[in-house]
Amino acid sequence: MLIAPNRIVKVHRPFTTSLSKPPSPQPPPPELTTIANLILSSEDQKSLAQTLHSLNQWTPNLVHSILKRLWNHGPKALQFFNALDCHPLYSHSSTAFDYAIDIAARMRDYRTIWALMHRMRTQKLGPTRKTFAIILERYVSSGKADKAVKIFLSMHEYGCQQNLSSFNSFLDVLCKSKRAEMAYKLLKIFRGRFRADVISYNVIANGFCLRKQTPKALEVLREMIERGLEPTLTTYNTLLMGFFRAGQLKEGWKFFLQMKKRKIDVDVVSYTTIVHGFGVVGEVEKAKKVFGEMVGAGVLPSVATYNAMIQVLCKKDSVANAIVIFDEMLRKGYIPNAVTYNLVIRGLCHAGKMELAIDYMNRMKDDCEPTIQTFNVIIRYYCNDGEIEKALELFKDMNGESVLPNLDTYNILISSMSVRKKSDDMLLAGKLLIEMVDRGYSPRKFTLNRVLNGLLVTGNQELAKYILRMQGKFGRLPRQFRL
DNA sequence: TTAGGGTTAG
Repeated sequence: MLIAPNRIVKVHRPFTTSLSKPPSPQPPPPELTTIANLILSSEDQKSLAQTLHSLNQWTPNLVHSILKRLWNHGPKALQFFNALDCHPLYSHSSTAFDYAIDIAARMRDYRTIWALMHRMRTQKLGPTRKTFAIILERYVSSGKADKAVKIFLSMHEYGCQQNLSSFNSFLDVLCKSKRAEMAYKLLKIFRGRFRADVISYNVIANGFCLRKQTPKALEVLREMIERGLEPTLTTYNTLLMGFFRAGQLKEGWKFFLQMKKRKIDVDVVSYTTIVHGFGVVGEVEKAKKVFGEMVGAGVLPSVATYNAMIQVLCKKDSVANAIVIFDEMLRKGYIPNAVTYNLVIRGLCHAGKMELAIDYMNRMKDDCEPTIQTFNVIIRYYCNDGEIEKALELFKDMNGESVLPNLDTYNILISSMSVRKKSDDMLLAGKLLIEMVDRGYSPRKFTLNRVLNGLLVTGNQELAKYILRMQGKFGRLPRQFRL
């Protein structure tokens, strides 16, 4: 049986008072979906440009929303951007350029990135520090950290002067991509030039904590003190997280007690860190105890604290108890966010309660838009349960939603379509593969291999050949399929 | 978009 949205019974939440609930998020303006679908269905650049030019109500905000909506369809997003670039009345904002550059960078289309940067410059819109933050992040996350350093150091040649914040945000990008050592070296070289501050050091300490290198993080802490910089609450919370992350629960707890003893005003972030830290390693009772004690200590939990507790219960206790906490937060007037719903939905899927998970996805729409993770979780569990039809139905429904499928969505579906080695399944897997390439995603070698093999085994030589001919779109093919 | 807490399977 297929899931039809109108068959789903909506569960009403208990005890929600209208007093505590702000108005529901505004649904997107109808023209946004209409225009986005118009763009998605347009055949060629020329007719798209004509259609868009005939509309005159372009505002920067509408353009930003459409670029966001087309986020997971990079080629269409860029087509749209280019078609509007020669509009007689509208001209792109600096932010629209940043979006376009981010989209091109995500597709690793380096030529387009630099062409857009050049156009920004001729139109005197930048590139700005934000533009550089975007491309530096993309270079680092695609493994080109050395190139990123060169770009950072040459920013001024593009008319954009580096400052302390751009330096700090670059260090942060390196640290978040597990390049703490490299960031620390850069800090040592350039701390004089940029006047490194407490944020610079906090970023590096966090980088080592992410790599579970608490001794290095403590070394950074010592160094900042030696240099006359006063650690902040963020510094301590960073180290606290570092201990728990590295599995040093005793040290973490001792550190927390030290913080209190030294009259540091521990805050909701400190408590959330501990609740999560104890919980995810299975110390559910300790997590609950801290969660219960914080109010008495004068610190109110936030939505993030509830999320930590809900995650812990889903993972190490039961989804039923997680829902008790979920209901408690509603009763107290908190508005769950997408993270909250995704946690509960994942927990329900994991417990095999798929229908209830769908109910929660529908309830979610009162508070926030479902995210790509919402769809991917449900699609994944449907696939795992062998309910491929239901997964495909939800995948189809995504066309009318706020978010388009991403690389994960395609990987999940294609790999489960390839399990049975049935001809119809393989044809669909092949079509999905072509669609994902059209949308700017490069399939992994493994996925490509699997689909091509499956097509050949099931006698679908024609589609296999077609896919082989697309190779230019996503680079080198595995050896056995090379033409 | 200058730092700290909450989503992700294998």
